[in-house]
Amino acid sequence: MALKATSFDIAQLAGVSQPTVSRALRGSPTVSEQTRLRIEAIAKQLNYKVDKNASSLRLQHTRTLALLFFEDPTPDETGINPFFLSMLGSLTRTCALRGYDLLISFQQLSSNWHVDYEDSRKADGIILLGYGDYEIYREKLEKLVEQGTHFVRWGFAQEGQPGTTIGCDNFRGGMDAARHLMQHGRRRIAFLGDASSHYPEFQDRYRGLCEAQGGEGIIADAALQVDALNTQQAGFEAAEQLIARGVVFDAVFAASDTIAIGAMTALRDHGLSIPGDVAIVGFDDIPAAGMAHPPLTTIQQDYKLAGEILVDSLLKQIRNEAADTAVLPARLIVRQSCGAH
Amino acid sequence: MALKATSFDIAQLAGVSQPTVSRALRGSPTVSEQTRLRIEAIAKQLNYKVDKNASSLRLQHTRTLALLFFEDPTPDETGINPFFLSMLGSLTRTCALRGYDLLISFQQLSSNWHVDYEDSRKADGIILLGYGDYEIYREKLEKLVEQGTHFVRWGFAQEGQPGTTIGCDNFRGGMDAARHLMQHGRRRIAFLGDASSHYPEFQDRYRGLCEAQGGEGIIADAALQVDALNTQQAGFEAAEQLIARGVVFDAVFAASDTIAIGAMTALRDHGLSIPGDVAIVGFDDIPAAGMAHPPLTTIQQDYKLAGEILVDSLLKQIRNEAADTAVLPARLIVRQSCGAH
DNA sequence: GGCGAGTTGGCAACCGATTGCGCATGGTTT
DNA sequence: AAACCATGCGCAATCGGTTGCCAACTCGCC
Repeated sequence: MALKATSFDIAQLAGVSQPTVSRALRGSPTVSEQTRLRIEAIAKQLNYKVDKNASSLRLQHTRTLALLFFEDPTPDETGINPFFLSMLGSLTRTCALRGYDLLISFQQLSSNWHVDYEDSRKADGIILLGYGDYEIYREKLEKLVEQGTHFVRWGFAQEGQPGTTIGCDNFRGGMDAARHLMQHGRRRIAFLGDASSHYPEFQDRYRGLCEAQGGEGIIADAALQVDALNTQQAGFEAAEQLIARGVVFDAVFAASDTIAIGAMTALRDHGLSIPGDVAIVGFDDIPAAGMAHPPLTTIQQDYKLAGEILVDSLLKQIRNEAADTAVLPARLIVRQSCGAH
Repeated sequence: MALKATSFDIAQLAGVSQPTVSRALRGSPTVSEQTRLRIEAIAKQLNYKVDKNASSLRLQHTRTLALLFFEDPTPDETGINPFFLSMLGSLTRTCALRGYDLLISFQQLSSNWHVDYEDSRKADGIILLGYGDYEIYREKLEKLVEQGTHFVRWGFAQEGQPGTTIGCDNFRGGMDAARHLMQHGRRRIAFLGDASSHYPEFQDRYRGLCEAQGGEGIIADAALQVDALNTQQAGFEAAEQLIARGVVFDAVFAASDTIAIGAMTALRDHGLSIPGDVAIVGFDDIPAAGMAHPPLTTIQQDYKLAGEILVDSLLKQIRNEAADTAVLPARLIVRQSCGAH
């Protein structure tokens, strides 16, 4: 392998000094067009690329962002939450558009990721993605702001929270789902998903459901709520548990599409028709939702927009502009599992 | 924000020279344990992290790997191939275990990714992941080896191919699928998936199917093969097209689980029962396969092993050891969609 | 022909960590 | 007491690109 070309090599060939090469390549107006063209030609011929390490060292920024992905409940690799994966696509695309690279890391909540990226100057900022008990990492978040690290978080927004957070309106989404089901005559709506503080997003969705039911004079029945982590398997088991309880229900609002799809399997296994016997609404609008059997009515989170806002918000912070916590709207997507058609 | 601490700050506080700090922190034996301990304590207190840019510049390596992901057929973000996503999880995990970071980039085949990572010294090596017509990027692959770039590719292996490739035994996987279906009495096996050179992996799976059928004296019927890209939508449409052709078939071998799941929806829409009327076998064993309705029998690619081998093979090359092209076994996972139960 | 304004590009410092070389210091050996 | 060695650490160069400052050179105009 030939040694990589440096700006010195180019300088020599072009008969100019090395700094001139640097200036020419970054388009400084103090270099005449003629020499710039000559230098560019030689650079291309030598397959020269600026050494990002040297450049970053001098410039004190790297033009890369770090994405920290963490999911606690499934320590094995059964799979990453499909919604986050969609987000990942949007994130990488937006980064590329803005001229940034993306460094990815999967983490357990327990590890000490909080100091490892911006501090070592591998990234200019950090994007935090993952469900999880807020209290567990509140301390780390606080340390991040204390150190002046630039970061944004995807998740539920909460008063007095350290840093800036972008999230979707889970509460309203939950309300919309419930209202839709009630409009189609369902009165006994079960909720599948962890309603404890472990998944604050799920909790908000559940609160939305309860609120909407309250508006119709229905009091939420605790027997209709079953905890479930965010996997198909958990959805399957939660539905089985719900059936085993022997409670009457004519609809299921699942905290996520993943849970919904798992639950549908269980419901059918028990001879319940969808949406005939049980109407179902999910949350997220993951790609599989539209192809489920029947196609799943769901609350859509706009991951495309979310990815853009996350990146842009982080970039703002890096430029030392203020970046506000924002709540994105959630949108009801009516398909067939809810019985509206 | 406080300025980041440098090794000079530590040196001053510890009353030693800056190089001594560097030596102490990387465990050089020429520093006495006593001073090392003192330096480490101060470093921790100052929240000091080695500047990776400076370090990489000096060391001429970055301890990060770049993952180049490319999928041509779906330029929109309908979603990344789930199998690759599983792989992504395995890849990041393995990288973390080996002490490497992972830089991710999604690319169109058309872009000139081939020079942008190792040359700019942002990564020590490149992992190429993606289906795609081999000929399109053969030229780029050749340029990579010519430049001495370290890289591994996931995909089908082929004679005289530039660089090292890790892939799964698609041909044998196809044979296994076909044999299993035939053992359960199916004679008219349709194939859903592009059999042209655009997806060489799919082509191999199809060849395996034909070979196995030939062993039983069955001649492959071209009317039983329908092209499909690797999406659920494509699988859905391919199945519809197959039905529209009016040919007789009692089984479907889908080139991927994604296609299989889409096809199942279409088959059911037409009143065909699975596996009663039509048995189905997929390929990949993506997470959704086990939760499909009915659970999908499929050929499993061991993404966990694949990720490890890809990373380790790349790391070998980086250490200037020889890394061989390897073919991983594929394994039949029997569930219910094939009618074996 | 001389002077000022405007270009063009070189010099040297710098980003922060790493490492070969060599100098002290203190203790051991004959 | 002289010679010797090991230990512990500092000096200075280096990785490659960036940029403030200043020098040289060009051109036009009086």
